[in-house]
Amino acid sequence: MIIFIPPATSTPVNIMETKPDNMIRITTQRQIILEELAKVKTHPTASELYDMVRKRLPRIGLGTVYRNLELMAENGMILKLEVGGTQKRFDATTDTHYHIRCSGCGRVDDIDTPVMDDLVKEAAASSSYLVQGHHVEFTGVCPSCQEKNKDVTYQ
Amino acid sequence: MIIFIPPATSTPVNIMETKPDNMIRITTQRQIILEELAKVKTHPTASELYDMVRKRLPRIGLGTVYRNLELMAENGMILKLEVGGTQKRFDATTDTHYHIRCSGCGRVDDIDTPVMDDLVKEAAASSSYLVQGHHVEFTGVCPSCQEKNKDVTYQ
DNA sequence: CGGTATAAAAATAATCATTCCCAACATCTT
DNA sequence: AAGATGTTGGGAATGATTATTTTTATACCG
Ligand SMILES: [Mn+2]
Ligand SMILES: [Mn+2]
Ligand SMILES: [Zn+2]
Ligand SMILES: [Zn+2]
Repeated sequence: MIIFIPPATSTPVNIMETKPDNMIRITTQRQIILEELAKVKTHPTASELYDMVRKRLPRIGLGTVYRNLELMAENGMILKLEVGGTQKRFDATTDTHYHIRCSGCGRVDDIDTPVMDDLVKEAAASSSYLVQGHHVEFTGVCPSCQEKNKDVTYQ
Repeated sequence: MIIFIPPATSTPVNIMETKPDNMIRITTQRQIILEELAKVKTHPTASELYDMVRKRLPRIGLGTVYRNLELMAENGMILKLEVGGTQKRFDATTDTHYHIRCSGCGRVDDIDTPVMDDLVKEAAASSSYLVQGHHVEFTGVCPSCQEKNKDVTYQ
């Protein structure tokens, strides 16, 4: 069973070239990558997702995971989080929301403070950029890392 | 001439072990890396900085640049920006401020909207993390990339 | 349906940023 | 001055990501 979904045209789009036929095919691999990503709230990295997906598709390649995460992010199906740390992370929740990253272990969680959409307008007013979006990243110490380091005082 | 500067104790600090003698030595290399970084507002990457520094210190190694940028960031002398894109960027301005990254060329500029310090309190209230800080990153298209792509419509 | 064109996957190689390692050199301590 | 300690340069190693090539799956058309 193959489903097509229309592209959620994000970033730059040349109006003259917008073909009506650029749809993404939902292959087994894409389906399962998406399902596994949607299952968790942990914002996994590509290789974490690879491990999750391999339990259901043992023969999938890491390159396939990378390629499709990239593709799905371009199509607005998922979010590619370019947060601190060495690896990119992915998020099946595409509504704008903010994140916090643990400075101890790198774990990333959602922060449920209200989104400030008018920040973009403010930024646009104060710069010569064409402002497209924004995101807020908090840093802190996750509960588990606090527990591990009771002797350490954070300031 | 060697100058010592005291460490701007940032992140985790064990009060019991805070030695009074952990100072960073300002070697020629460190001095020049810092000077070159302070000269620009472009938030250069390590290798861009390497190229700048090499004009004054032709024999310096790329590893030295990485090592010292890391060290100076740990000591709060500079900022290590973990923004989107493939490379880390550095900033001699250590006061909290926000940035915008061009989705076309990766360039990073300052955004001069007021810093919202109370965001950290809000985040702390709504999560079990010990919240330490925050930063806001806007994305957009820089003037030069707008010029280059007049035919493209951004939305 | 069968045959061909096209898209995607798997396997593997290549690239890029960053870190690690170590021998040589510099600075500090006494 | 001599030993201890810190720093550098150069190069190798690592880790994440991307590119390339071959194979497999799906679509398209008669
Ligand atoms: Mn999220
Ligand atoms: Mn800045
Ligand atoms: Zn943690
Ligand atoms: Zn640009």
